[in-house]
Amino acid sequence: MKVAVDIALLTVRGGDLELLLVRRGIPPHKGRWALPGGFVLDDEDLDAAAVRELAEETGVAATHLEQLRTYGAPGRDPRLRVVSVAYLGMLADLPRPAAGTDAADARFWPVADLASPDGPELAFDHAAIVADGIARARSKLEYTSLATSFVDEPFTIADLRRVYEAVWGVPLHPANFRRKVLSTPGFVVPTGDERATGRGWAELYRRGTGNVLHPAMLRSEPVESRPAPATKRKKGKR
Amino acid sequence: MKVAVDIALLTVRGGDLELLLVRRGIPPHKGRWALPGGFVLDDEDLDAAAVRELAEETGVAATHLEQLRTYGAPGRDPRLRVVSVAYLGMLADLPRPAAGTDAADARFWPVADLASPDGPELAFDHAAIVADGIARARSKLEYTSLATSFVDEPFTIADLRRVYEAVWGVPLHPANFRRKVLSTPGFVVPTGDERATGRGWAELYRRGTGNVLHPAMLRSEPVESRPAPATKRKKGKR
DNA sequence: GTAATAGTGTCTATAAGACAGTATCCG
DNA sequence: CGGATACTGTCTTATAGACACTATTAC
Repeated sequence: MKVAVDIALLTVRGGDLELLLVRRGIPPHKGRWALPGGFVLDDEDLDAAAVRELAEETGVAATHLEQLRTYGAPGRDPRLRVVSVAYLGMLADLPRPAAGTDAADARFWPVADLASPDGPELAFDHAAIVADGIARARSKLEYTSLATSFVDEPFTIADLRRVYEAVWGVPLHPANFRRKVLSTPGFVVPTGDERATGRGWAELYRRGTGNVLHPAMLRSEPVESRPAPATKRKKGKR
Repeated sequence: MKVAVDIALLTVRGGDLELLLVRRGIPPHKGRWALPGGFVLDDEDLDAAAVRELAEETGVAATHLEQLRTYGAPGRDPRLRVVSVAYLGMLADLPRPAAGTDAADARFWPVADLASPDGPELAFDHAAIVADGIARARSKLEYTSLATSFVDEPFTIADLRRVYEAVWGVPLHPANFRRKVLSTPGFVVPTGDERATGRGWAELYRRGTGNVLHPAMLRSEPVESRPAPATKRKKGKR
């Protein structure tokens, strides 16, 4: 029974949530797209293995990797029994990844394309891992300051809002988002500088010290159905 | 490299949060208390291994087991490299566990005793697993209906409140708790029956269909420090 | 009777959603 | 100029926390 790590690395580029995939250069599933990953060395910690495999296969230096879940169904790898510890990573937009030793190619895919027929066909059970990872990322945006991991410092409130909009896939109200972020202690800290943003000047911020948001950032649409929202909308959304 | 499962099973008894531990009957750490668990069989799913090991070592039939985290630091087991997938379980108060094949003894320990000097000394890195499991349980009470897994059906609102109070270790306001639970769709469903509770009659409920609570059940004390609550208390607490 | 619990109703402070409005820049 | 963005202020609504009150039962 062998132990492996797989890394689902997400980034936000051009308003879309994207996932880092490598094309497998060796069997099984040669030529298919898969999460970067590989076997854990005998005297290597799991976290270290994730960092090493990600760097080896894509050249990406991870900053925020966290354990997602462990996948160990018999038969998930046709060669032998492999139990894989999946990691979830978040990065700001970064330079083009370089294909490494075991990967014939490496690139980011918009997660919206993964479900489409012309999207990549994922190897092993990686589609399930990706789905769990995206769900985790969406959930963690609500109650942690994880979103700041997706942007380079310093950033504007609008930069941060675009992260939420890309990951959640919904438009957010700029004014209310701003008020919410600035009223949440420890989320962001102002730098005092400003940046020209095309139209006007926007204040710049850095990541705050807090990891847990209180109260949580709410998704406009509740996850579960509410009985009767009773929100009167006089007009449609802008 | 071998793969194992460990199970942190929590229950609420007598107003206290308790954890199921077994006394190890074989080396290493023979005689110490540890989480029930063991090696995964070659053709066995991880979830199935957790259920099997828990039943074998303690006689407890698990109903709600979920993956907690995977622990794989080199040297965590002195014999050989073991990567252990930890599971978290929640059960209503249940009959006394029976010691099984590999465990000399099995019993519940109040989690408050685990930190005290006269508490059990845990084997391997199980203290860290237990800490992570308790933190996860406390967190999941906030935004899921997990608390209903700790009580037998049918239950009263006060039964459910005592679960929160035991797991969080804080007293909750009975009237506000009741209003919150009943106004959260899918949390509990009334049976129409009542039960004598020593003082008066209390309405009975069953688990609802919802898994996610919207909005979340809030811990009275925010996890992170707030800047200045600015709540004017005209008088002291009653 | 007192003490404790179940349950209802109400007041207040807070926060979210909606939206108006100003300032600034690009073209 | 129009259009887009940054930012402020305000109104409405929903809800959490606090608390008063009634009803019932054990002692």
